[in-house]
Amino acid sequence: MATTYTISDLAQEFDLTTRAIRFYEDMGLLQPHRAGTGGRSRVYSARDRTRLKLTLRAKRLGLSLVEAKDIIDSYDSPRDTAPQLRKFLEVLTDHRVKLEAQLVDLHANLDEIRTHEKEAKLLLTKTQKLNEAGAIGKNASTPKKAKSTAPA
Amino acid sequence: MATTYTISDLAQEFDLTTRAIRFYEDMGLLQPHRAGTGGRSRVYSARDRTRLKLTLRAKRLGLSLVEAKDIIDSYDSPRDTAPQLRKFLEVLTDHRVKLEAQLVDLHANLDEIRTHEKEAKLLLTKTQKLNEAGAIGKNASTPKKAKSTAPA
DNA sequence: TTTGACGTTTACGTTAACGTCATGGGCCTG
DNA sequence: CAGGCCCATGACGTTAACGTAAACGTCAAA
Repeated sequence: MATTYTISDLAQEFDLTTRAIRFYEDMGLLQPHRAGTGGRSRVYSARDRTRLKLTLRAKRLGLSLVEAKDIIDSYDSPRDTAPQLRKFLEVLTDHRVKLEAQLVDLHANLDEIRTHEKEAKLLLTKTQKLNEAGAIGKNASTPKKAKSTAPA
Repeated sequence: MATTYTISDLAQEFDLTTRAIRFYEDMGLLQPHRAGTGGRSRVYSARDRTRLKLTLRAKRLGLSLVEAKDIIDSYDSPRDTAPQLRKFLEVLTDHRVKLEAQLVDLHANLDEIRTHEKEAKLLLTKTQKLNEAGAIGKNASTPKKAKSTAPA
C-alpha cells in the first residue's frame, strides 16, 4: 500500500547518483528499510523522499549536510514537553535569522545585477543604433528610452 | 591620497584570517600592489576591498570562489564592443536566473519555518496555560488565540 | 640591541561531499 | 544456464577552501 522507492528511483527523480544517496544515509539523513534475499536492497519510504527533498533544497541554499540534518531532524523530533518545544523553537528561530540575512544578500545581489543588465542593454541598443545609422557622422542627441522589439 | 589597506586591516574588517586573504589572491580574486623593502608587503586598494566584499557575499549565497570570480571579473571587464556586451549580458542573465531560483527556495524554506514556529508557539503557550491552571482535570475548550505577553 | 608585533613564502594537513573502481550476489530473459 | 542489469559493500581518489606550522625578514619601541 504505502508507496516506496528504490534507490535508482530517487536517483532519477532528483538527478543524483546512487552513491550520493548512500552517502546521505551514512550521514544519517535517510533510513531506508531493507528487502530482498537477506535484506540486501534498500527500500525508501515517502518520509525518506521528503527528507531527501528537504536536504537538497538546504544544499541549494548553501547549507552543509550536517546543518541540513540538524534542522530536518528537528522537524520530526519529539515535541511533547515544554523544554523540547523550546529547543525546537530555538533551532527554528536561529535558522530563520540566517535565512533572512541571506534574503538580504540575495536582494542586494539581484539589484546589482539588474542594474548592470539595464545599463548593458542600453549600451547595446545604442551601439546597434549607431551601426544601423551608417557608421560615422551621426549622433543621437537624447535617447530617453530605447527598446527595439516588444514594447512591453 | 587613495585609501589603502593592509592585509590585517581587511582581515579585521571582514573577520577573515590573512591566510584566507592570500588564498583569495592565489585564486585571482585580489591583486594587491606591493610596498616596503623589496616590495614584500601587500597593499590593497579600494577596488580590492570591494571585490573582497562581493566575494564574501557570493560565498554566503553558496557560490564557489571560481564562480564568484567569474561574475566579479565580468563586472570590470572591457565592454566596449557589442560582442563583449552580449557576453556580459549572458553571464549576468545566467546568474540572475540562478539567484531567482534560489529566491524561490528561500521563500519556501522561510514559509515552512514560520509555519512550524507558529505551531510550536501555540503548543507551548497551551501547555503553559495548562500548567498554570493547576495540572490535572482542566481542559481548555477553544483556545483561538493565545498570546501570553505583549498583546502585539 | 633585543624583543615583539606583523608580514612573507613554502609546504603539508584537514574536512566535506561525493566520484570511481573492484568485486560479488540476485534476478530475469533469451 | 549464460549474459545483462541492478544492487550492495568496501576502499581508495579527488576537489575546494582554507588551517597550521616552520622559518625567515623588518620595523618601531623598550
